[in-house]
Amino acid sequence: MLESLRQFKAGIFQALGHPTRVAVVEFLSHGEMSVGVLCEKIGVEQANISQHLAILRNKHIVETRRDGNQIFYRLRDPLLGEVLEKMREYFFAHLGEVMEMMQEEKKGAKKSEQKARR
Amino acid sequence: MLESLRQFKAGIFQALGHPTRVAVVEFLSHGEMSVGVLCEKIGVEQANISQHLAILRNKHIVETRRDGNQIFYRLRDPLLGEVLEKMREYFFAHLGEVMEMMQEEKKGAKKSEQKARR
DNA sequence: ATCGTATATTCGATTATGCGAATGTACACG
DNA sequence: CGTGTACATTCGCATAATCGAATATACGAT
Repeated sequence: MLESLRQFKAGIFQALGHPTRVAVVEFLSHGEMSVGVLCEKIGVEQANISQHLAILRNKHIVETRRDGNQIFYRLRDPLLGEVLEKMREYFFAHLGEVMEMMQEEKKGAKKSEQKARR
Repeated sequence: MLESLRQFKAGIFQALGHPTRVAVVEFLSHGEMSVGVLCEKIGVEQANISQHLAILRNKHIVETRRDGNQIFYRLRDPLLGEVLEKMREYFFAHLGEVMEMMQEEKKGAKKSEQKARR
C-alpha cells in the first residue's frame, strides 16, 4: 500500500530525473509545444526526445494533441508546474552548489578526455 | 549554464527517484532520525540504506549529526519538505493511477514468476 | 588494548537507462 | 496511388544504478 504509493512518487521523480526531461517540463509549463519545436529548443536528436517524451507519457505527466501532421505536447496537471516552481526556489537557495557542480563537470570532462586518449 | 542548472535539478529529482529514498525523506520531514531507526522503519538492509543515504548526502539533501555511537539524519532545507508537500497534492489528485500501478504490479509479478519458471 | 555496536564503503553480479541508427507509422498533399 | 514530413518504436551497445555480502571505520564500554 504505502510501498505502492512511494513507488508511484519515486516514479514521478525518476521521470523528472533527467536534464532533457526537466527541460521539456519547463518548456511545457509555459504552454503546449510541438515535438519539432521542443527538439530544436532543447537541441537533441529527434528520436531521443521522442524516447524521453514516451517516458513522460507513461507517467501521465504530459498529454498530446494531434494537429495534422504534428503532435503538440502539454503538461497534464498544472500542479506539476507548481512543484517545479517550488523547486526553482530551492535551486536559487542553493545556487552555490550548482557552481560547484559546474566545476566538477569540468574536472569530469578532463578525466573523460584522459580516458579517451588511452 | 542553463544546461548545468537543469543537470542540477535533474540530479535532485533523480536522488528522489527511488522508493527507499522517498521513504527516507518523508520520515525526515517530521524530524531527525538515526540510521538504525530509519532502517527498521523502512525495512531494508543496513548496508543498503547506508548507500541510499550516501546518495542523499552527495546531493546535500540531508545532513548528519553524530551522537555517541549513532548518526542522526535530517533534511537540510525545509523547502524540500514543501516540494514534497506539493507533490503530495499531486499524488492525491492522481490516486487513480496509483491503483492502476498496483494492478500492473500484480501482473508484472505474474510475468516475473513465469519468467522464473522457465 | 579489545570487544561490541552503529554506520559506511567496497566488490561483484544483475538489471535498468540512455543513446544513435535504423525502421515503422500516420498524416498531408498532389 | 506515391512521396514527403513529423513523430514513434525497435535494436544493439555502452554506461550507470541497485543489491547483498564482505570488509572497514568510528566510537563507547570494560
